[in-house]
Amino acid sequence: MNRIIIRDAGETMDIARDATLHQRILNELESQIVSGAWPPGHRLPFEVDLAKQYGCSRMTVNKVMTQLAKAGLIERRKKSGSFVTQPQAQSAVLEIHDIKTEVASLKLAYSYALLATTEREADIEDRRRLDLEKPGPVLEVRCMHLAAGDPFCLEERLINLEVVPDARHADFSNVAPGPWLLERAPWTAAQHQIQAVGADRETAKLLKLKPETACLVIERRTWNTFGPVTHVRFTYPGTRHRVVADFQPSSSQPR
Amino acid sequence: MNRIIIRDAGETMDIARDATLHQRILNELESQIVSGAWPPGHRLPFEVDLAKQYGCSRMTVNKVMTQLAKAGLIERRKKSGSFVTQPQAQSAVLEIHDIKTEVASLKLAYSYALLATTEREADIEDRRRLDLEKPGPVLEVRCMHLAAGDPFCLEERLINLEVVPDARHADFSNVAPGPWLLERAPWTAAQHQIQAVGADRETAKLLKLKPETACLVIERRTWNTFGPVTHVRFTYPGTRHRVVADFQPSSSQPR
DNA sequence: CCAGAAAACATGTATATACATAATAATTGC
DNA sequence: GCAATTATTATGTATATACATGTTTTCTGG
Repeated sequence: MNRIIIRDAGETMDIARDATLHQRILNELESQIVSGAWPPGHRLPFEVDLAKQYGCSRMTVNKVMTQLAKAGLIERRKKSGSFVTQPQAQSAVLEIHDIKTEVASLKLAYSYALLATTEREADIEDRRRLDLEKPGPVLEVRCMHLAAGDPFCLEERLINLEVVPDARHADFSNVAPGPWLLERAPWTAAQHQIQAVGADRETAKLLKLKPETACLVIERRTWNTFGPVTHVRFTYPGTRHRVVADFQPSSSQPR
Repeated sequence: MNRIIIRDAGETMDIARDATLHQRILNELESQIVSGAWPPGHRLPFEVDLAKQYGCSRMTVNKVMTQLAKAGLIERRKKSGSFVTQPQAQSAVLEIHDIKTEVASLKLAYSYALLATTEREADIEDRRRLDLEKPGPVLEVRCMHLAAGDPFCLEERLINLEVVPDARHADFSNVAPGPWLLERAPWTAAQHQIQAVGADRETAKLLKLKPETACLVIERRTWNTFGPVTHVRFTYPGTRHRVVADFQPSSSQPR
């Protein structure tokens, strides 16, 4: 698991400046994928072509591709070439979200309800949540995810309209903001926070719990190259939910 | 983050059997490190020597070493050689534990108190917790971690005495079982589970909370090559604690 | 004896090359 | 016309080689 998040433009450029060729190729390919310029299923240029493009040998490109494949960003097929993999970064960290899938895996009927959307200038609290340095327009979305008709999870989300202006005119009454954002603004870095809190009156009412019931709160902030994208807080009734993460130290073959 | 845990001996051997030379070297070096045969600080053989030993070129060994370094298992210094890194796998997943360090980072005085140890034959519940297939002797340890004299975290641990027989005679009144185990039985795979629960009467009393207060419960199971090592449940007063995980999708430079 | 230069050393990165392997495309034989 | 064979293509793994880059050790000269 990585720990370093590079957000500062200056630093990013520093890294690019005196990077090795290997790093440079890696960065450029990765950003094509992660930005969505090369969507899932897209075939990357062949190794020999990339080698020609960068003026290096195939071995150098090959090593980069091997690394990308190991990281799960691309899939390689002999004779055919290398392809961007389907499941975007999402879901790799802590294997949750999208919630629809989570509910489906429990073999329950999924439904979704929009509670409210509010557009406003970011206040102090919004800026803290989104990691915004300056004020700017944000969109707040509150919605519920339901399983078999019962409350499953409360979602409270802030979207940075400076990075995702289209969200202003999006219709979240039928599609949840998570999937919507994933299509339009894939993220390159994320930070998760998990805590246990007692449900406040309003949350308890929405989730049909007694006040003070223990809830699992998962918060996620995401960034792309243009800045903070969104901050989301999922509140789950604690007793019914778990976050699971398997782990092997290494180096050894993933997937 | 990896998701595949290899515990089954048969499968492990399958992998070793028709592995490439690269994989074989990787596995063997890794097991030396992870088993503790090469403790932190130990200098690995030089690349040229390993190349000679495996009858391959330095490049092949070099690639393996690069991978180990990227995974954080070794640290490489020019001219000096490559060394096993200090912080064993632990702490890489979700950056918590050891708790002593966690408390120290809050600039609070750390202390530790043993509550009870019990040796018994594993019952159904123990076997579920430890992922044991057959019954066998286990050691249960209950203890508390304190920060500035206040309860910080309750630890409830099961140790598989078949894999760690020495634990039977260990003295946990001054050293916590976590650090003790880490020295003697480093793990190769782990599984984490996080949930929010309301404190039961006993837990509440120990942590000096009102019953039903939301608590963050982190459970971890660990295995080494001989089987399940330990299952531990940490209960933190929820409001004061968070699990944080940063993330970048790739392939890009860690550390 | 010790500071500073030079040599030796181990790793870091990249190249060119070779052959293996798997999948597709083209060719052949009937 | 179609199955079976062969050729082509792209990746997979490994080798030998070269030079760069920091460290440490050794060798100087004062």
